[in-house]
Amino acid sequence: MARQATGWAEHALAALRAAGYRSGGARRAVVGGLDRLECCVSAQELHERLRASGKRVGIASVYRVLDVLAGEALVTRVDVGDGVARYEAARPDGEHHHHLVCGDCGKVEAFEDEALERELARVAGRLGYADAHEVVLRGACASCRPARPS
Amino acid sequence: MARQATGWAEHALAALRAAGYRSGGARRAVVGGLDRLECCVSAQELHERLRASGKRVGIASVYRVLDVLAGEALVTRVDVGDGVARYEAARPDGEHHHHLVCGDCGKVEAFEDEALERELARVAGRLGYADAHEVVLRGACASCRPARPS
DNA sequence: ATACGTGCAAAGTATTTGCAAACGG
DNA sequence: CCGTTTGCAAATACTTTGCACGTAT
Repeated sequence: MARQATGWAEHALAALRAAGYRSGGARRAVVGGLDRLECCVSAQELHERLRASGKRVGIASVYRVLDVLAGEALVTRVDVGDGVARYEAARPDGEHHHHLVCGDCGKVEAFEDEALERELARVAGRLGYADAHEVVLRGACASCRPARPS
Repeated sequence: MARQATGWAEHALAALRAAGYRSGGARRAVVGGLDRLECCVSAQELHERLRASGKRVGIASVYRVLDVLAGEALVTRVDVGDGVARYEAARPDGEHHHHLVCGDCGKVEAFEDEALERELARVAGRLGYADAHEVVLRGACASCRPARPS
């Protein structure tokens, strides 16, 4: 429940520096923008938010920074099946969630389930694919559910 | 283990006809192509395969047919995070699998796990998102594993 | 015969890359 | 100062759409 507000940005910038990257304005802006978000955003959405906040960041830099962050495992790439890549901060603490996608309105929500995590860890171990995992559940969100009887 | 070879194509074509669709050459080619595959393919890959088989199918038709099939839930759209949509036949029997993606070479493999399915069903029920689910495990595949110690 | 299906080419998006200028260490 | 980072614009990749023609029913 306790979500630390500002820890990740510092962590990410420090990790980038440790990996030999320099810290320019775009990098700081992207990391800061991600840190402020609860769940995943697309590169374009993030770009719009940054411009709206007054940051003069190029869309290409957003893509490049996200790519670097993904390479360092500082962000998680989330693909919910609509053809756009989304990213979210990979917070160092145990916080780990998956996504619910509404088939009607496309809304993306997050959920956590400890037992599911255990099961995934078991399967990953069994198969030797231990790096990461991603689960997407599809259905109708609370808003769309009543209006979807047929 | 027993994978019926030809059941799905007939089933899919019948379902399309029942839904009021006609049966043109491209549709038959795409359905036949999917039926011959074990796991997911992208629209482009499928198109190449069809051309290689001598079928003169337009890429647009492959996309259109896949869209119709997805709309009728006759294929499953699989998104492994590389930005290309992949599709695979949704076989009517209980056969249901998920995907392993190699972070090095990008290879996609399939796996099944009954206990994981039970867990997913439980979580889906708990959250009310019962339509479908998709799991992607990431790691290094058998070929890339030994060569990835650093 | 008539509307749906198809192929081609053009258009539309999301993402990547080339390059010169700005900037961090 | 030198090499990385950045912004812009052009290029690329995948997917969708417009339109005339073919074809199933």
